[in-house]
Amino acid sequence: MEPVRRWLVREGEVGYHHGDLRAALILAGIELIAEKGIAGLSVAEAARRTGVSTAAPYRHFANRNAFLLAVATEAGRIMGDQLEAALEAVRERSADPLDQLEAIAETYVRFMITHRAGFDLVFVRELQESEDQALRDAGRRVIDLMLAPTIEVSPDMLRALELNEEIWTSAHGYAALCLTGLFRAEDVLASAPRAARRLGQAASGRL
Amino acid sequence: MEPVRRWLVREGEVGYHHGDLRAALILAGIELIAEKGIAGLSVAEAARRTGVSTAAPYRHFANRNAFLLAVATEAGRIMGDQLEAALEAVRERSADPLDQLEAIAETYVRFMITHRAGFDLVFVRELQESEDQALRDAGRRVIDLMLAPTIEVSPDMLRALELNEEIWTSAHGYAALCLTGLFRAEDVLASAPRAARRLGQAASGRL
DNA sequence: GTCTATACAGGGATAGAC
DNA sequence: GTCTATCCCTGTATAGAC
Repeated sequence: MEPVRRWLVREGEVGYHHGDLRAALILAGIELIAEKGIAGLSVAEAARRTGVSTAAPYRHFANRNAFLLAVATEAGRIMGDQLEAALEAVRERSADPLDQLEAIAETYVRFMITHRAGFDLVFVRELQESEDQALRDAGRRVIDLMLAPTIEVSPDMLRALELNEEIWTSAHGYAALCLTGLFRAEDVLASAPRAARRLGQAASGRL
Repeated sequence: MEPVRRWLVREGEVGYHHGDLRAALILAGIELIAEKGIAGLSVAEAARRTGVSTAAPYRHFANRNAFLLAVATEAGRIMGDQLEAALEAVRERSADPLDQLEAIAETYVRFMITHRAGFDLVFVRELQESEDQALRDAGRRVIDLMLAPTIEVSPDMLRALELNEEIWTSAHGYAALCLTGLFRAEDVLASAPRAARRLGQAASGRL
């Protein structure tokens, strides 16, 4: 299994394809979404950026939806990796679960600003009935990672689930409104963690 | 100034146009967004639904962006009306500002679920430099309506502004993730107001 | 597996007739 | 102001050559 390498396609242009077009296309798809949003994902454009013809992707994906599925799955894995890393880092310097809530919010907002997508990609509407196991697993892992610190904050499981949703939705809202231009990225990266901490405090009874 | 009336276009189809094509197109545009989201707004499709040719709209709007601007402005006005009505209704039965926060969240979430858009339409990215006064006014009014109860909750103006953002973003997040299929509408209509109340309590020092 | 070529659909936008 | 007709672009998807 050789790694994906960049190679020269034409003067000044760079493609990714080196024996694993499928993976290269998925990377291009993630970049595409980061630039134009989920609706802007296009099989043809991903092919162009990878340096192959617009027909080539259809050897690897049955249609646009299958491509979207693969991109969403990869995005979910990346999100999981980043959350895991952030949680690990914060646990090294603090035992306070509220610090973990902050880290989750910050990591999620940063992911969404970087990729112009978040849960809305991992749980895309178009794929809701797809029953794809890899995507389900990636989504599940993200949920579980986020849930752990909220259980520490609130021993009551039902309340912990509520807190978890409060934090997701808050972070998602900050990031989404930042993407529409209502907030600046630097502001949101401070506000969202603060809101997460406050929600955690409210759930723990501490103020 | 005659009101917009529906009229028969073809067997089983209905258009809106009666001397005010502009207004009729805007209504069609709002419906279109409610069905397909902001990216799905199409001048041609709005024309078709209004029962006119695809060229007709261009007598009233210079291009798609100008059309989007008009639709966003109208959506902002409707949102303002609904918030105003909801706040008025809740003030009749309660003096507690936390009840107003709940009402705001519920009204906003209901608006977004109904119209598949909210702040992301009123403050659309594509229109951020448009400097259009009518749109700015509509957006401003919505912000002001939402801000009033938060000032009651927190006398500290800076804290009130923070609370305001916390509530917008929370409600927006719940609604947005509901639209992607992660939550059910009925759940979100309960969770978002609850989160708004908790954020208000945290800001007021009450728990 | 990847190419070229092609069919087909849709939207944005304009020209010129009425 | 609205029509018909048209152009151009972009995307999805397939057929058949290599």
